[in-house]
Amino acid sequence: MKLNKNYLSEILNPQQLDAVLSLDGPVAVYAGAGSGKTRVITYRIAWMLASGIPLNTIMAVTFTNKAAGEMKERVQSLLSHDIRYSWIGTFHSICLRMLRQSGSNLGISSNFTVFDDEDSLALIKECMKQLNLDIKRFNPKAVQHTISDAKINLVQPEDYLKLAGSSFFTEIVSTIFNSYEEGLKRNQGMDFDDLISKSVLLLQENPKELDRWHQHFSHFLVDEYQDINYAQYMFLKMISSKQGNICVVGDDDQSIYSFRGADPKMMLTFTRDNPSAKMIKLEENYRCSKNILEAAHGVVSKNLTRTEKKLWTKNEPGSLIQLLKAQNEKDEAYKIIQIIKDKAHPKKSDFSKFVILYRINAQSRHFEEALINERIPYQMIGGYKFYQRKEIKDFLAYLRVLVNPQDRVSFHRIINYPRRNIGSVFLSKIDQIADDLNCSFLEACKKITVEHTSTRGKKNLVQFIDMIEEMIQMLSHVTISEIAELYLEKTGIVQALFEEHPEEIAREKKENLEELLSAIRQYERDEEEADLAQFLNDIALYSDLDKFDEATEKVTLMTFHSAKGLEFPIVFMVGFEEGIFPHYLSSNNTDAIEEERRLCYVGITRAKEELFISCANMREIYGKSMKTNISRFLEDIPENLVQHVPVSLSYHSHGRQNQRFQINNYGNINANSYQKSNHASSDEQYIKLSFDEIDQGQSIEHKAWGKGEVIKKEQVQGEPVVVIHFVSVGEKMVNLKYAPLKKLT
DNA sequence: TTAGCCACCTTTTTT
DNA sequence: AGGTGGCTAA
Repeated sequence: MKLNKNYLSEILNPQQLDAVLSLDGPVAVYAGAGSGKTRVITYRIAWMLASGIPLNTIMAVTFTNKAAGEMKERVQSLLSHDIRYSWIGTFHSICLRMLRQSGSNLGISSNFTVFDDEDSLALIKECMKQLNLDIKRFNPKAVQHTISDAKINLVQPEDYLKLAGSSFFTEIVSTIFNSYEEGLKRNQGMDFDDLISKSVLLLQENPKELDRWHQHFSHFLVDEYQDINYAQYMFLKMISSKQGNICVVGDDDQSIYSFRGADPKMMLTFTRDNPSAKMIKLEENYRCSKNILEAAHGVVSKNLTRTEKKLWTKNEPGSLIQLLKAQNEKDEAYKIIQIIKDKAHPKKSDFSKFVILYRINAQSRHFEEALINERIPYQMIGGYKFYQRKEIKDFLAYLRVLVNPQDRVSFHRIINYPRRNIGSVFLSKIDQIADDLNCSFLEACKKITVEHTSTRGKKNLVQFIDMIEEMIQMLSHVTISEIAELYLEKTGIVQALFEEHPEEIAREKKENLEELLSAIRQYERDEEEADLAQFLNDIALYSDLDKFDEATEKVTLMTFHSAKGLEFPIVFMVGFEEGIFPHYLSSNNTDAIEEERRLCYVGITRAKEELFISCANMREIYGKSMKTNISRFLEDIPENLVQHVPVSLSYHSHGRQNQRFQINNYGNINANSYQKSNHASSDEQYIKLSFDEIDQGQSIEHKAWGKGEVIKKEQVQGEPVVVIHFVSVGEKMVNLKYAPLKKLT
């Protein structure tokens, strides 16, 4: 495709055009919601390429892999560049790449392991134990957060106390911080914050490296600039200081990440730092109806700290904002799903136009249940992430130690899983040896098998070591997918799964592991030089949002935070109650309330055509049912824009609640025999039936799947298995040894 | 060494 | 309500 100014001026408005064409010097683009920001960014990159700037010298930074992926895709379709090795990516992935290339200048091995939050917390707990600090008295999560905060502000452990001021808590944090940092070094690990802060350190302490990267990059582009934290700010400042061709795009009204160190005033800071910066405001909204935009403005304009601006649109007023009052959270879910059913096209299943947005992940459950009851397909983003599931992380830990034998956190995770009779006593002996001899955990294991002969787990440990060493050796001459396949079998994880879980759940977990294997195969196909270390680090940065698929015909469920950058024809914002939204932890702090309000603004502006807001009169919070008050944000929406949804059916009048489902985190229906029924009395009637008690054609009821009919019964590997056709989920195999059933007459 | 039980705690958003 | 850690008994 030929890109020229004429063409661009036809498809872009004057401000957008300006933002695309101004390639030299600093530029700040204030891009309101729905103002065509993505378009601008893509065309700007395309224009750079068309102007002869090599792709390799452009750094384009985003916050999510999804945004980066989209950007790459669009650039690729616009101009057929090979974007695979471009520097378009998230802060974390770009820094990861730089550290892998240059980290040796900081004494960082290029095989380091990325520690996600869970790993980092495990290490913090370990440190605290070593320091004899009571985990009950000092919340490890709070410590983690405090340390993260320090890292975000580029504070080194040794300077922490000085800068934070001495207090009881900071003294404690300081010692943990030091030992945590040592732990990371010992493990050759980097947490998320390190990826950024160590990159800054690299540029600050190595003039040669700084020079090298200055030579490398000529143009910079940053998306969602309002969300960057201090470390990221410094990173950009350092790396762009020579060329100065940096364009930042953002919207202070959509700054919703100050809880992880973002500063809503970042956009202003940029213009203050770069007085010569060109300022471009994109204020025409192409996305929302007039009414929706008015409502959004009504909310966000209540904030005191914001740059004054008002979006406008040529779009039609559209329908009014619809307010739905429900009795309780179940009723809320039920009513909303009814509305979706009514609005969905009966023939085409166009469910992808709906999104349900909530403040906290815990709110999703009732919506999932209602959607399952109505057989409506949905995708849920967030909550448990695939790569965070236990079975996945267990196997990943096995893989991680192959690449990085220093990774003690992973070793600790797997050394006694599956069971090898290696308990905490034995384990700390190995740790001790590793510390004393200053060697890797693996070597310490070898030592102990020679020296300590009396321990029961010794034989198992020898096998464990042999397996790992064998795998390490294979690493150099076998493809990683082949290794992974073989390895998974050898570890015995799958076997262990079936021992510790009911069949259905174990099978599901096994499938997850197989999905991981196929992800590895996919990775191998995509990359020229498939490298296990890189794969492991890439997936550490993978987030759940990345799996969001706008093409599938499913209703989407996600938090307000996840929804940023997306748009949907019909949006439901649920749980508009004080305490939920705004969240009660934010409610006594004006800055926090302003952030919640921005979050509300983000939510409203996702909607193109219709917006529903719902609240429940009673809600169960942390175990007990409480009367609620309507969210203050509702009062910020001009009254003439709001219409009440007539109350028709309520959840209770419908008697739908007899079907109970347990939902897994992937939106599938699972067998589950633990789910408590609302009617406790019927609970005891489910019993484990014997093979002889059941005949073909028998009507039965399963706790999770409801009613069904026995199709056939058979012995499978000596197990009593019956095939049942359930009304709700179709045919299922049920092992009578595990599944309690109720005979119906 | 581990399983199992009890008591307690903490409840947001995520790269 | 749910998970987690610590303690006890086998």
